[in-house]
Amino acid sequence: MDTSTTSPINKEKIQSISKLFKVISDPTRLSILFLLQKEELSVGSISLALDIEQSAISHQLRTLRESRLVKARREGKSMIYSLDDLHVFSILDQVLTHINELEK
Amino acid sequence: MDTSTTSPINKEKIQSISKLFKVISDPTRLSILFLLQKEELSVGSISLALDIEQSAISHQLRTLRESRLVKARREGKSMIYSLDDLHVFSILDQVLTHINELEK
DNA sequence: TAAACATATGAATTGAATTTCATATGTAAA
DNA sequence: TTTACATATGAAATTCAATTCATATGTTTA
Repeated sequence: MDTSTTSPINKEKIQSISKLFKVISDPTRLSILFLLQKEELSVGSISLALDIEQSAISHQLRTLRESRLVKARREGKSMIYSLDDLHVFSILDQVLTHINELEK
Repeated sequence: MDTSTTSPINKEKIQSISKLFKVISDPTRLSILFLLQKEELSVGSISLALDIEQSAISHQLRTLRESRLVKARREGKSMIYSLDDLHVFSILDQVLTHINELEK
């Protein structure tokens, strides 16, 4: 239990953690992740659902892909995105719990 | 189980999550949190330990205080900072696990 | 194979967050 | 009660990330 936080934290670990949190701290990227939790979606559908420009979505999807949080496959003219990392949601789940407690 | 993420996510929730992640995504703030996990420390000691300017540390401590992640008390000329939210570490712990798994 | 559609991408723009610098505030000691 | 010490703070400078804009790339259909 608690093996990770008791071991000394070095700079590389800090950087990795920081990197992951940065990725999931942007509202647009978070929204995309929550959308994809329900179903896989094309870039256009995401853009439409969130009312954010196609280009902005595409840029953010790239970031999410590079962090291996989502993956893509082509389907005709469209690119279909889906979650590639379900573990993130156990983290998001904890954060939601955390936030709910703060709000009490 | 999984009560939070299955319920629909609204914009305010996204904002709250985003906000918390932003706070704990900065390397300096993360380092401070990990330092304080071991022991409470004065501003000067933190500055020394991390080799970051006193003023920068002070600014970041303010951010952490405003998010109620740390608290402070005066002791003579010094301000002693300590963790105010242990829940964050269960999140950090999960992220470390997550990162370790990605590295495999 | 030209036109239409969907997505990706590079560069410019905009906006926000972090650090630095100078200095103010608060406490203790000489 | 002046000086030294510890921290906080506002503003400027710097750095970094997100969005927009224009256009390129890739795929399908007429």
